Amino acid sequence: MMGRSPCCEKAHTNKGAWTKEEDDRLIAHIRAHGEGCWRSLPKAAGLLRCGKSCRLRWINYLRPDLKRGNFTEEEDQLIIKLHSLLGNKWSLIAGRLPGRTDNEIKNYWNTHIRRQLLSRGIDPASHRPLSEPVAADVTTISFAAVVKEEGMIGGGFGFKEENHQIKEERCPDLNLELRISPPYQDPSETLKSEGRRTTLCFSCSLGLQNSKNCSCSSNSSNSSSSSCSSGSDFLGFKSGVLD
DNA sequence: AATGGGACCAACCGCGGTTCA
DNA sequence: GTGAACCGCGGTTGGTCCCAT
Repeated sequence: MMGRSPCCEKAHTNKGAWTKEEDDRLIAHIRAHGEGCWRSLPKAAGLLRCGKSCRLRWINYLRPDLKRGNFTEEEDQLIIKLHSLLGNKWSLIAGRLPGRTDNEIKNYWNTHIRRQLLSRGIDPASHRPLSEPVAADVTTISFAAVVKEEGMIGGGFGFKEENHQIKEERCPDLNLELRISPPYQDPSETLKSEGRRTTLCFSCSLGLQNSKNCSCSSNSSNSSSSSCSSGSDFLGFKSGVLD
């Protein structure tokens, strides 16, 4: 037989708010059998829900490691910082905030932070002052196409290169000025090994090592591995520089 | 007390990438 | 190799609560 069996019988599934009994059943089942296999879970747990709905309920609401309650000031700042780097990549942002879900952060962003930034005169999409005129010499560079191919950083993420001009901080209390650059490398180290220069391709400098757009691999295997491994730490996702 | 509007948030929808038969 | 289903994600919706009038 080709393919798989259907996900669930949509005609016999509940929708809408979860009841206490459904929650209890789901919790009990996952405690006994663990997460995963969402497709077969509803039937096994005696729930008239589709697996997708069960997964969502567990991840966003029932998981025991969830941190409930208000966001702290530190969390606020971290979300703003991560959003300025990642755009609407809520799952990636949630990955840096233990106990918070992507859905929770997304809702919090849309209801609180967005308004907060707007009230401060900051565009929540670009993280730049709303009053800032678009300079004639500004070159807008969009990574949407490249990044979409990688399935990592999607629409809404881009930056403006302003011909290397350094702008004055307009919101000294909130440093949102962002710069993307390859990780620092000691020039002496860089020029070592047969005098070869180690440079990162565009993909690796974005932290997208091993991507099909990676041109490092066209270099020697040594330089490829070294440059890409340093590239993987870009944005501090391994080093924890954002912490 | 009634009601209208805004805020909040849980849940749904649809899509793209991945996995499996 | 192919197509169907799974999985996870971001965007959106709709119900509920709260507050001002």
